[in-house]
Amino acid sequence: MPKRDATSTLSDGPLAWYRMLQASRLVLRTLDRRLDDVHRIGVNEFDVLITLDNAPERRLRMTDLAEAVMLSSGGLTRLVGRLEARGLVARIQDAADARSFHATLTPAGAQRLAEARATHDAVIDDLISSRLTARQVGALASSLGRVVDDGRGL
Amino acid sequence: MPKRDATSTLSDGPLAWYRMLQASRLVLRTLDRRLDDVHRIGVNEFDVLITLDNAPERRLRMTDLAEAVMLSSGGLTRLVGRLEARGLVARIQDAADARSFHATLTPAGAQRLAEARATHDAVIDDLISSRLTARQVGALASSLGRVVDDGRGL
DNA sequence: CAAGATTGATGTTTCAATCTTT
DNA sequence: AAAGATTGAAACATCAATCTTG
Repeated sequence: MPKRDATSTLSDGPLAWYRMLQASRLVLRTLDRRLDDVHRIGVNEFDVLITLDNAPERRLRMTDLAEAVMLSSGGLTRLVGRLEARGLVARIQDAADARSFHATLTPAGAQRLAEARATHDAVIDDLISSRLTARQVGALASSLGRVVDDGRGL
Repeated sequence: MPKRDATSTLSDGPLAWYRMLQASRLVLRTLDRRLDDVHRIGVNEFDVLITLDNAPERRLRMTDLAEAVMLSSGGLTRLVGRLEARGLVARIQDAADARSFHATLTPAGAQRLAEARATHDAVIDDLISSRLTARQVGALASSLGRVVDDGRGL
């Protein structure tokens, strides 16, 4: 019986990080497999779709989208390229600044997102919500929000 | 200044997950760059070193190590291969079962880990501990532990 | 045949260099 | 020159197939 926990010598911050790393990898793997199996969509693709859906005008500049989903600009160019090739996203050039492109959901992309969201939420429910109290989930979101917002220079 | 938050239509579980994803990516990126710049070590490599250091006999079977750091077996084979080529880890065959190999830290690996650990902890402190109260950090670790442990153990 | 580990093929992401527009 | 976006090369991880040992 192999011991698989390595928390014995860790304290406070590092321990919380270690668990966060494991938890996020667990959810990420589960989500990725399930979304891909059922909807032929990876987590990063889902992330792009939902970020666009939630964006102010339902569109985002490539650079801003890259920052939002935390991918490199090169990585995002290719990811959007793949989504565009599959007809889920469209790229439109900015009228005022010819250097800039906006990514936006196509009807097919919005449709796909709607389908995938149910699967997504079910996984989250199973892995997170069902294992914590509502209060704990709220505290989790709040604390993590503080980490994210500060880290991004807000 | 573009709006970059997309939490408006999310609720409870999905919101907590969305923030967890962002927070873990933020820390992961920062950690990866810093460890690589200062110590020529990636996060996954650091993860392997510290997992070995914390393991029962300071050694782990390849399969168990793969599970601990949440990599595929193929991925781990190559990661350990790289570490071995750099003299930080050694592979030793199990005496009882010739199929099985144990990864273990070399003195150079232990040394490198000790150096890198300071950098690692400083980043965690800056990104997590310094932004939350001790109580919040504790609650974070506890909740995330529940997610990871699948309900058992804790 | 099953378990442990590795390898081959493939896909995705990153860094750095490049091209265009401001 | 700087900003926005893309591309080539390289690094890394995954799945499936393979090899070896139990």
